[in-house]
Amino acid sequence: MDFPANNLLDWYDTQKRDLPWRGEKNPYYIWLSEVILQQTRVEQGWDYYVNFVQAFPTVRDLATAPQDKVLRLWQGLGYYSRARNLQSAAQYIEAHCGGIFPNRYTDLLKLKGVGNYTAAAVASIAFGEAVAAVDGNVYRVLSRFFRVSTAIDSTEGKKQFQHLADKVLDKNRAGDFNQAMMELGATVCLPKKPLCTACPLMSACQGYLHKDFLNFPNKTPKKAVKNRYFHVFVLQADDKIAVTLRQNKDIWHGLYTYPLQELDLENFNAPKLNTLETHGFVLQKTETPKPHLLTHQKLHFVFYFFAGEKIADIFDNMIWKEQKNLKNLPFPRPFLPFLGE
DNA sequence: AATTCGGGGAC
DNA sequence: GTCCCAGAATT
Repeated sequence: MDFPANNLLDWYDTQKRDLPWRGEKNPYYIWLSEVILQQTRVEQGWDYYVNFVQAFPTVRDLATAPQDKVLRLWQGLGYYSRARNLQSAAQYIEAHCGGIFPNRYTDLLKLKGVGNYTAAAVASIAFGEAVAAVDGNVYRVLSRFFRVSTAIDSTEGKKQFQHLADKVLDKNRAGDFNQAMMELGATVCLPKKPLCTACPLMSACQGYLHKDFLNFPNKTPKKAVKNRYFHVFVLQADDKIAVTLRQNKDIWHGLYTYPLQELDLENFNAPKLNTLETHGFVLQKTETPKPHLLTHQKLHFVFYFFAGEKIADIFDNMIWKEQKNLKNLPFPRPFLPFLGE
């Protein structure tokens, strides 16, 4: 399987969009455009690029500007650490590179906010270095063309697609080739409705020939958020509080929590507490607090408070700890203040 | 390996 | 609502 790089470049030469940074060779301007366009659509970044070039015509202008002026120009674009890293890198170039923009991939990588993609883009477009710039567009084009199923957000996938992109790269026109791949992904090889009949790679695209291009690219499946429901018992005897040690293979493993019982949704909303009530202790039920969000779990709680000297007698397997030693309970912080009551 | 950082457009 | 965008830094 060989990649028709010439078809792609011919298409790019005649069909490429006219963008503010097209044909630009100044590495500073290329870098500026690439950082602005990180996770950002061309239409959204367009005016920001124009404004930045006008406000800071040179690296030194950017390096010496007051930070709030930089951030103000960035306002509304999002990912604001990009703006801070941008100026930090400009100051680094002034202080440690004699004001000369780094001209190799490995040196560009040293700049804050410049990762694999941006270093490759600047090195290839401004200096003609033969390194493939792999962004979201390139993942899509390559995975469809070669029908590569490896997840693009996995460590293996990133390595594999970088190798593949470097292999198909036209080393005589590295900058144009990288831009052509991205241009194709942005205007033809679209995520939902690719315009295959207008694609210069159509006749050799494996995804098109197998009619399964929409199965690519592949991503690691993201786990669904699971709802879990707990009754939480705050048992207080004298100045001691009952806790239990969490077992492994679940949240808070190895940590102490209040005794709690996990229920399904139905029982969570209609609790049965006959056993506890017959012992004559006063039960105080809180309102259901706001759910606590973990990475892939949403935890719902109802808290019950008991107090009484003999309460320790009716519970087994509890560890009683001094109340003052319970500052590090692995519970949602908003609930901890109840401990002091 | 998983998470965070953002605003916006397409569907 | 979901997905994606010319990704990188942090944990």
